Amino acid sequence: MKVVFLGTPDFAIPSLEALLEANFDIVAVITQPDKPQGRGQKMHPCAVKKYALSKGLEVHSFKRIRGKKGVEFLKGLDFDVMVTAAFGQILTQEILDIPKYGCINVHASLLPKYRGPAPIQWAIINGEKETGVTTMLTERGVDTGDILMQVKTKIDPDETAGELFERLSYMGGEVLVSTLKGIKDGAGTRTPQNHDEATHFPMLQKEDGKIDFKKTAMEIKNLVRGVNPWPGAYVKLGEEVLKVWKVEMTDTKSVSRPGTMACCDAKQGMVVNTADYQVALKEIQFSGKRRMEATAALCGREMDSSKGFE
RNA sequence: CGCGGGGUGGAGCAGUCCGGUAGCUCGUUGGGCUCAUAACCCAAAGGUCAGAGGUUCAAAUCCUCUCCCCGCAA
Repeated sequence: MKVVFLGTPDFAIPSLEALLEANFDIVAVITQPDKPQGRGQKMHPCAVKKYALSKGLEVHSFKRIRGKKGVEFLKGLDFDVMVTAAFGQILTQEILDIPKYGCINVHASLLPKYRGPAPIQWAIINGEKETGVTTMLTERGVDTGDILMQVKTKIDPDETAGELFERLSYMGGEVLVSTLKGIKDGAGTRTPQNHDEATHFPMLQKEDGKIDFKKTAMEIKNLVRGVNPWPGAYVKLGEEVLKVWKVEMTDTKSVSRPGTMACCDAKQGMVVNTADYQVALKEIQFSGKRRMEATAALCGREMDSSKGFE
């Protein structure tokens, strides 16, 4: 089967890798264009582009694949099926009609739940116990197409978005290969989504990482897990931004206003009052510093524990 | 040339502006106190001050270059 692969970030790499290992014929890989990023603002190719080039694949980037250039390029290719995994651009019907078997999308949630660009993070933020990977037939709506295959997995109570991200990316590769094999053999099934049960969540913004201590300890813990590693949870201490990488719930009831510190020293670390139980900030990061245990961070720092977080 | 912070015993920091005995909190080890302790008291060990060159009687500190880490921004 001749495949055109569209994907951009890390998440898509295991899918591409799985296709290669299963001996699918990758006719072309399409990614988002290079962008200036990182310290120094140098131009960097996206993760998929780097990987694909290292495998000697043909890579093309289009600012708008649905533009004239992109469409003509696709029409000029000889291929059977198009695969997208976290590509980052929306396809038009004109494009979807090009491949014989249509376009297959790998999505990291149990559709119709968690449609949108950040399903993994939001599932954790919302405290879901399980999630999964879905392959679907792409149609014009975002994440609304018929479901081809779906695999579930449990979310560990301490798992971060980054960790789950990695697990699901590999699951995605496996499911994708199975799905394509099913299509090839004519054995695949397709099930329309129940749109009444659909939920949709937006892209994460920087501000989504701000901890609101007026929430419960559990909600705060889920947020910290869900935005790790990006955009990262943070609190404000006066003007200073303090990133928070790991928190633990305690079984001590909050005794004071949410956001105030119950203690803050090198022995006990940093414990903060919330709406219900106190949470311990275990791993934190001051601006310009690296992330470290809260107890270590407090060794060399005089902190006024009467000051609270916003 | 995007903006900025940083590298000092095992950990986290002060000291650098204004050169002159290596300092603080925590940890570690030994001892003491205690019914007992992760608590308290006493003591000890542990540092090529990121690296190279330069200035100087003398450099963690001043000058030059290199390496590494991180925040913002994306």
